Amino acid sequence: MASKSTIPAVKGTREFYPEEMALRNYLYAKAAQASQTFGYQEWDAPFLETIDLYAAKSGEELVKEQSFVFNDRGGDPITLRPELTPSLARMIAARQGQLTFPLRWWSFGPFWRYERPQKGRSREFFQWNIDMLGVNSPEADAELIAVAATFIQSVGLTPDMATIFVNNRRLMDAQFDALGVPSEQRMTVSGMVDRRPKMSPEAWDAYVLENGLTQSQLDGLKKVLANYDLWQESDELVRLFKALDALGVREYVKFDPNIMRGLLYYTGTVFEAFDLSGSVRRAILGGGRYDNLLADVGGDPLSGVGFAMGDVVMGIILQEKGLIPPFVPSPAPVLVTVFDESLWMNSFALTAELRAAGVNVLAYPEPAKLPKQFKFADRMGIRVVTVIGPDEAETGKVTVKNLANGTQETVERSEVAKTITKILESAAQQ
RNA sequence: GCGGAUGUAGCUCAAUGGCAGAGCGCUACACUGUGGCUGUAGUUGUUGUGGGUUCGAGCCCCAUCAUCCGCCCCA
Repeated sequence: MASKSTIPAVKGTREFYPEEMALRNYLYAKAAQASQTFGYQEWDAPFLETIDLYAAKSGEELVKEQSFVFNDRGGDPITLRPELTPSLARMIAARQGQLTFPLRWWSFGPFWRYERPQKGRSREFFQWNIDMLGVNSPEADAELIAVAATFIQSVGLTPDMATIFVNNRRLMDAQFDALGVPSEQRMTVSGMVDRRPKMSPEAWDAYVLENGLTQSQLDGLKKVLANYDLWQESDELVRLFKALDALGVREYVKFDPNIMRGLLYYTGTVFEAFDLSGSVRRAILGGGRYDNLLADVGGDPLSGVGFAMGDVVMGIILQEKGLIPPFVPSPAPVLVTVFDESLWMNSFALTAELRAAGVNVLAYPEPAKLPKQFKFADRMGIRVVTVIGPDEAETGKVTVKNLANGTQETVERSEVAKTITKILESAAQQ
């Protein structure tokens, strides 16, 4: 067996055969489109960073347990980037005085996390990151949510398939305060909320009580988490939803007091999008407002809002819903056949003429039986096949066949490009 | 790091401890200048790897590797 002698790919890495590459490029194109219609600039950071960049800011777990770390030839520890935000912070800080704020940046690239691969999660993944920096307002938060909604809509997901759930850290902190939860316990309680959907109600109650909350705090917490009108008590969220209305994406967004996002650095609005109907319960994107982005890299205080979306979960969801555009193997819609050895160069010359006329075209690379060449064309998703046999060569003509409907005609060589273009245009309209 | 499952043809999967199979695919022909559709014929194996038990192992046992599903974690 071939696999016996094959060196396997590194665990958790991704191999993009043309079909998967098409999906990745599709997601990239849709992310670019959503970003750019809102005026965001594309940027990127190194894939390799020193471990120090992450040590200060990120959770311990992320660096110590979930990053690829190795020594370079000089013995210095290097990390394959597990996230983008620290790199963003450094790059902003380095040119804080020169950049034009408010700054809107987006990026799409590979990240690595040393985790156990399972459904919706691999060790190597692509992530779309987008941030607005230098503005601190619910309206700015709304814009980022609108970008996310625009993307979700552009890939064909309707509001009943995918929804963005919103909450606010300050609102929840106020609720926790009212329940008498000390500020140093907030993270613990947030963790409890995050875990709640994975446990039975009874088990969760017991778990909460075991971890330091009183019965009355538990009761109060459950009341808060069940109150979907709570946003009306938050001036920020009232303004946020008003802005979402104006931006035309309100139907994709819902307030949900159960959205916490366990991250240390979110300080205001937080949001997370979920697929409501599929098999993946993982968040498809998530983000929020953060302050002090530059605190650890020595810049002046800077507030921002942003989110990240991974390609793996998104790909699964689109696949399950049949929303992935059909894969066409050949980027060239035209095949020029090679009838026999004597007419080989005649066909090659035709490909050059067609390319000069702006048509993507591939030649069969050697003489072969026509059935074989047509079969190849069919499998590659090719729409038009040309034949130059002895008859055509004699009269200076070319036979052009439309594979979609099986019709063909023989035209003057000077007319070939025009004939093909017409076929391709009529197919594109359907 | 912890728990569970699965590895058999290119793919999807069968096979009481007793001759390793089917469908799809692939190749050829029908159709020597035309793909898809149809028919006929043909083709496909170190049963993940290494050991053990047995007269005999795809099947039972041990180890190992890989994949999948959970837990943990999710920046």
